[in-house]
Amino acid sequence: MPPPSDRPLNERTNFLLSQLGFHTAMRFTERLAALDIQPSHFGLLMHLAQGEGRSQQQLAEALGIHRKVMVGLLDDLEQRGLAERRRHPADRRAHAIHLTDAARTLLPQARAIADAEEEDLLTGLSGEQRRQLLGLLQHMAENSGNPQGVHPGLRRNPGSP
Amino acid sequence: MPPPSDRPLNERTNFLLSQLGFHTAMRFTERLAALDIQPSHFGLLMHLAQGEGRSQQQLAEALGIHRKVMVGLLDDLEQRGLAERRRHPADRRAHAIHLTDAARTLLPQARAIADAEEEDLLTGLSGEQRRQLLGLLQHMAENSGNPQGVHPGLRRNPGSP
DNA sequence: TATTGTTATACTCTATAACTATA
DNA sequence: TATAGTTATAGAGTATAACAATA
Repeated sequence: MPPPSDRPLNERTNFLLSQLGFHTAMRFTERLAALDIQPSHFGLLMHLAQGEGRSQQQLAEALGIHRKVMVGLLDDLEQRGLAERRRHPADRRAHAIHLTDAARTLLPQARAIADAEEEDLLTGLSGEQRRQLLGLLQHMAENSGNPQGVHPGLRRNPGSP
Repeated sequence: MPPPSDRPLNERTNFLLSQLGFHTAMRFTERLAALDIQPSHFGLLMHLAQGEGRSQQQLAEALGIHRKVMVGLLDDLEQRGLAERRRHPADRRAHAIHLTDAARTLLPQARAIADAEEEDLLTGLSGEQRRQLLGLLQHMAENSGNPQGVHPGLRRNPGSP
């Protein structure tokens, strides 16, 4: 077994990923505040834009969170007039979640903020370097065991029954 | 101004960085638990290994945290027999922080855990790809405004007087 | 009996303020 | 008056447990 390396933190890929990941998430959060939403709301809106009418349970599973957390997220979105809980056509226990027109207006603005954040992060890198980086990160993400688009920071309850 | 892109999350560099950064930090935390320390303790031990005898205030500034947080970190390390608060030779208000022999034994084990975590993250990437990735991340880290080796997750108090 | 959504409670982490002993 | 270290307190966020309505 080789001896452990004594590289400084800024020469460790794992540290740099954690540092940069936290940095960009924090800055994205600050920028999204202008729209009065948070990254978790953005992720949920993005998901709803791909298909409305799903139950809270289905949405919670897609985002990798506990259904109790989904209650709070939807409370927030409903309060801001961005989502609606409608009657589920097939299951009277469940709600069918839909976007509002306000959400369809807001979503492009939120996407533009995400684009701007990414652009700031990639400043100084060539198009070729950006493609390389994206490919390497995608490779690692697939290898990590996290489902596509599921952020472990919104984590599922460990002992979910 | 171009329209905002509607790429999915796993095609956004900023999302992938946040996802992978959180993932590796979480897994590193779990692995370090075998040594009964956390990543913030690891960072502090790494820093102390580069030079002992500094004051808590100096250490707090180097790690980018508030001095009040340093109190808790050093309480933890002292309780585990990994650090000592000695009398500061020049300032009777301050402490001079030193590592113990136990810490010098533990630090290589912690480094080995960091190495193992990095190796798992980079599985499947060639040596050339690893060098490319490291260089790209270092470029972005320098561009981000975060001082070298300072993790924004251990963040300084916003309104520090 | 199991599932959907919800609420109440406790627990942990962080932030604000103030205190002491020195300088 | 300012600084090093510390403590007390309150607030935000998260986990545990239990609940009513429906399948």
